[in-house]
Amino acid sequence: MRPLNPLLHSELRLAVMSLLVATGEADFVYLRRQTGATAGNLSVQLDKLSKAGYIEVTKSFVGKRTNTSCRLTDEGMAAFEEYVDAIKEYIKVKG
Amino acid sequence: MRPLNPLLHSELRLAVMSLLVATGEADFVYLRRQTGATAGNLSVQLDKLSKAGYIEVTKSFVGKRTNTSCRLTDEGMAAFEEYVDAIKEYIKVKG
DNA sequence: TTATTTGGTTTATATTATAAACCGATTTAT
DNA sequence: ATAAATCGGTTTATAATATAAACCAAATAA
Repeated sequence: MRPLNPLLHSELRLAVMSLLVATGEADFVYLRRQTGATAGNLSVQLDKLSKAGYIEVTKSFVGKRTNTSCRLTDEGMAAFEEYVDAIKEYIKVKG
Repeated sequence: MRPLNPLLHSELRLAVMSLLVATGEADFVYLRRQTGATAGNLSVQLDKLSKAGYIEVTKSFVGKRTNTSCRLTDEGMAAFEEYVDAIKEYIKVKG
């Protein structure tokens, strides 16, 4: 049984990646609402994904307010796909 | 997004459950070999699954040696199935 | 003006996973 | 027979992780 990438085998980080796979890009507030996570937790986990190179975080202004936007990188997409393949083995879903 | 049962969202425990779903019953040594886990880690995780009622652990003798056998319970099977359904949502596999 | 809310980050705490150390019994080697 | 190695585990210490609480600066509402 292949190991499960520990960076992705985390409920919140996996949820974020899943959302980003669907949308390509999403901002902090959207991710917070969809996941129901606390801001602190989300902030920490986005940082980890960012440091791993799985997402790219861009800070800007939207009107007068700061906006934190996250984009899935190619590396992130590849890691996600690999994780999906690996966990299928555990849950017995065919390739 | 549904929460992922934290008892099953653990690489080693999920591997054990996966093996037990396939075999119905398996002993400590077999689980250790298939998962590659250390004995200590496996022992701890089996205990958690057992306390949750997901598996039933039976100790006996096989020849002169002690043998620890694990059987999946109905509750364990149901929990596993629920976990599988939930994580499919994250990895975008159809029900 | 002074709350209150928004959009976050930092830091402290609780949980978890994991391996190291250990144990009694058994087998093997001398 | 006895010492050494192996087997089948358990207990316990440690490292890593997840999570929320506390905090902050800027914007908006009262």
